[in-house]
Parts: sequence; C-alpha cells; structure tokens
Amino acid sequence: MMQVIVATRRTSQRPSSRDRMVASAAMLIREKGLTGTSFGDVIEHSGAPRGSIYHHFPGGKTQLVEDAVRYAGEYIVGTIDRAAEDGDPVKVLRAFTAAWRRVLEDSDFRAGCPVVAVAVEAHEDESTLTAAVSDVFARWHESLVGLLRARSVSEARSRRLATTMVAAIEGAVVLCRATRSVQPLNDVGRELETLLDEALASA
Amino acid sequence: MMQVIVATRRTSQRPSSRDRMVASAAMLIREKGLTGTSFGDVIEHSGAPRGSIYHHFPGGKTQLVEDAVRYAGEYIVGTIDRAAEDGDPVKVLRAFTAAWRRVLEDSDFRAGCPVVAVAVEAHEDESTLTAAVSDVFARWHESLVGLLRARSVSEARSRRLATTMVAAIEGAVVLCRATRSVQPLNDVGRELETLLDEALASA
DNA sequence: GTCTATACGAAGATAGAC
DNA sequence: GTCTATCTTCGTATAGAC
Repeated sequence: MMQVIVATRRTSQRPSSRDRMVASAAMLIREKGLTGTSFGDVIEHSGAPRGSIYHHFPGGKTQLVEDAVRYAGEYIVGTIDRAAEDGDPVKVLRAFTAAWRRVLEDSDFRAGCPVVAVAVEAHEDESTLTAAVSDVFARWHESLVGLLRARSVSEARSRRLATTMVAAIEGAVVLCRATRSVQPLNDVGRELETLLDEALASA
Repeated sequence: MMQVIVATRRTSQRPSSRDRMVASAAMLIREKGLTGTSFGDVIEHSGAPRGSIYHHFPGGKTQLVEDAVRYAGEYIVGTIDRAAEDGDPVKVLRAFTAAWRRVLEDSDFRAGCPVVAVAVEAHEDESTLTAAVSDVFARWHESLVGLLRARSVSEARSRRLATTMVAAIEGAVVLCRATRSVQPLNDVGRELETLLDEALASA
C-alpha cells in the first residue's frame, strides 16, 4: 500500500519529514484527489510539523504534488522492474494487476492511482504537474517497451502494446473504484494476456 | 463537442436554463474537473441566471454534477448506438475513438472525460455520484456486450472485451491529455481492433 | 527548522425581497 | 423564477517570533 520505506537521501536513516510528507501526499491524493487533499491533511497524515511546509516546499502545494507524482511513479517502476527480472512480459503484467488489486482491496476501493488523479485535476497553468505526469507515464512505457523488445517484438508493436497495457490497466482501476469490484481489472488483465501471448508467439 | 441540442422535457423547445446548466457542467468538468468547476463557472458558461441554482438543483452541486454525469453518459451511449446500426463492433470501436479524438483535438487537449473526472474526484460521502458513474459505465458496457453477443461471441468473452474497450479507451484519453498527443488513442484503438478481430473470427 | 497568527480569496449554501 | 446579500467554511500562503 505504498507505505514502503521511503528512499532517504544517502544513507538509510529514518525518513525525513520532507520524505514522509511526499509519501503521505501520494497516498492521500490517490484517495481524495488533488484538490481534495489539503496541506492540513498531509501534515496530519505524515505527522510532520506544520511550520516547515514552506521551508521544505517553497514552491507550495504544486511542488509537493509534483514530488508526490514522481515518487509514486518511481514506486511503480520498481514494481515493474522487480517482476521483469526473468524477462517475461506476462509475468510483469500479472504482477502489475496484482499490485493494483491489492491497493484497491486494502483500501476498500477508496484508493486509485495518484498519477491519474493529478492528470485529471491539474489546471492548465500548473504545467509542471502535467509534465511530471507525462514523465511518469513515459517511464512506465519505456520499461514495458524494453521488455517486449527483448522478446523480439517489433519496435512499433512494442510501443503500441505498452501504451495499451498502461491505458487499459489505469482505466480498469478507475472502473474498479467506481464499481467497487476487482472484476474490471481481472477482465482487462485476461484480455491483455491474450494480446501479449499472440504478439510474443508471432514475434 | 457535446454542444448538442439538449433533450428538453417533452416538446422540442429551446433548452431550459436547467438543461443548459447541466450541459455546461458536463463540458466544464471534463476540462477543469469536478472541484475545479464552480457554480460561478457554470452560471457564466451557460448564461443561466444566478438566482435559480438552488431552485433547479435543491440538492446543490452534487445534484448538478450527478445530472451532468448522466447526461454525458447518455450522450456517449448515443454515439455508440448510432455507430452500431449495422452491428459491426469494429465500426463502433472506430467511431468511439474518433469521437474522443475530436474532443481532444478540438479542445487542444484540455478536455477529457467528465465521467472519469467525477469518478476520480468524488468523495466517499457523495455516494450518489459514485453510483451515477457506475451506472454510466454499466450502460456503455451493456451496449457493447449486446453488440458482441449478436456476433456470437460468448457471454463471458463479450463481457471481458467490453470492459477492456471501455477501460483502455478511457485510459488512453487520460494519456492523450497528459502527453498532448492522440497517439495513445490511436495505438490503443489499433490493439483493440486486433483483439476484436480475433474474437469475432473465432466466434 | 519549526511555531503561531493572520491575511486573503474562493466557493457552497441560505435568507429574504421582488 | 430570479435577484442580491450574506454566512460560513476552508485552504493556500505569508509574516514574524523562537
């Protein structure tokens, strides 16, 4: 549920206030959305001191949210890369959907994807947020493309499949939350597997 | 772009203030999100009189948004059903993606799907909104399943494919907005077509 | 680095006149 | 049905002390 030990600066010390705030922001955003998550919520959830917000985040809420998006993005990349060790795309797909299933069920379907939340809610003037979202999606895409390329799937097809995986799973998470069921994620996972099997077989 | 003549009560008169407000809310929400869209915005955009908000929507903003979600949902169902006249699922898929491409491009990638926006932003206490979102997704799903069943695709597979279509396309719209490109939608459309072709051929 | 207090603005909702 | 005025709440951000 993303309450993973946050990567601290250099050595492995107790997470700093700042790091805890970023992690808390990510967790709260996926439940309450971007505008639904206030500084007060983050302070309360992280236990960080009130007065240090603008010390750590001189850019205000936008900066905190940007960090939270990138943090969540890296966390997911970790999930992908860990499952990708033996180079099996289907295994990665299953790990991916399993991870989302856990998030949904553990939160009783209150939590979704914080990156999508920011993507949907970010104003046009907060272009730094849109950029962060775009970067994160690109990172996921890149990881998946690499995996498919290594299995000799063509460049173009790998690109299309990776995009479809990200889009379909993120969309499924939205459906799951709305319907309070993991069925959409299961159904989408199964169809994506069909698609992958076909692509890998003909590669 | 959803600036369609709103279905008025019985006869075909000029849309009422109320109807205009609902349509405006749907349009604004897909650009600015749920919390990003204020009553003031809706008043301004629709040209409706300020003082009549709580006359038309005694349930306040929640009621307005719920109506907007259902209105947008019905609009999309219309798009699906219109393309489904000759019963070709691939044709419907293409019409679906084409419609979203238009929304994205016409708005310079500022507009997404209002239903997804509400799904992501709705508080847990606004269960009426989650219910509306869920109903809308179910309606789309139902239409698509019917189409596939008519082509002799099995019940279970039809269900899975329909869910995957909705999830992947909605997810693609999110990606398109974030990356300011229609490429994700094109890529997803192509892979979904592959999936449909296979399912229809083996049915 | 962290605290309190406060300024400032926005938005939802209500009351009561016309 | 529609208007204006106002109440209230809340959230971001800033200022200045410790």
